[in-house]
Amino acid sequence: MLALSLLDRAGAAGAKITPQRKVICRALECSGDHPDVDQLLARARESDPGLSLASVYRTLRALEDLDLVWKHDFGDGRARYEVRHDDHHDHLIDTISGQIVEFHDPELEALKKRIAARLGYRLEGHSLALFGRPADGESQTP
Amino acid sequence: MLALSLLDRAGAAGAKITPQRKVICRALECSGDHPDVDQLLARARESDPGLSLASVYRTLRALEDLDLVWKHDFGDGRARYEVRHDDHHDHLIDTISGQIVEFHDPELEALKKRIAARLGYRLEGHSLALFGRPADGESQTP
DNA sequence: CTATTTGCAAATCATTTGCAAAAAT
DNA sequence: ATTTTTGCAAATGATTTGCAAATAG
Repeated sequence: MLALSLLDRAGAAGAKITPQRKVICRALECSGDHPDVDQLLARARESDPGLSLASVYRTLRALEDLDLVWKHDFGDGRARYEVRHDDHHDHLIDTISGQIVEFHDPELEALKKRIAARLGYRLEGHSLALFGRPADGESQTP
Repeated sequence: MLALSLLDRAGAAGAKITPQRKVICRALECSGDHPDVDQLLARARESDPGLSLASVYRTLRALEDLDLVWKHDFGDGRARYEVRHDDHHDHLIDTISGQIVEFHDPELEALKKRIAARLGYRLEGHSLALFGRPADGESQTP
């Protein structure tokens, strides 16, 4: 019972529970990847074909404002979304396949804070994306 | 004589030298900050009032393709540009003032490569921006 | 009941592009 | 002379918004 659903957390934060929000939240939670708005709309429309693009945008914005989802920019034009969990991670984008690899590195976390502090700042957030190609002998044909 | 101008480097790379490119390159080189396209257009128009927005976009794109300028995304909608020098640095965005602080951290550079390697990738690039507010007792009134 | 949310279509904003004229090599 | 670049204006693509009808609390 530790994990409240995205919808429940939004409700607890005061958001009204609508059928479209239910569907959008569920679609995002069921996404193992980092869908963009169109992908999310398509997935949510499997449950509610009448769902509008505007509602997806508005819902995602609301969830982002509540700090319940992360909005990412991975370099291509569109925003990508992901449910925000306690565990923090960053992303590496495979420039060959477009695949996104998540990783967590405590050393990196500490270093970011230390750098900000050195500059006289308190770290509030960051955006980090690594871009790389599979090293020889790994996943792709070289 | 070690430092070729942006324009010279573009010319050396085969780009045609036009008056508008001269003005755009000079404007970017004289910018101590990280101007967006509109700012750059405004600055360049001080020298050439007839300069078009499209030429600024096209020139920046060409310079970026030649790896002569960096294109940054600092979270607001627009792209920011900066002449690319040998020294590498990342950015911290002051969330209070919007000021951008540049920094370089060798430990961070090494760590990024190490993380990519651990995941089986060769690092090709990265985008990193830290967001923070001035720590108490520093630059701003708390 | 009253404030919020929805779908639609039109509006925005940054960026790109087609085209004919102008200019660089 | 040939190819590239320019300015303009129209096109694009992602995201936002005005509005009247629908709906959650």
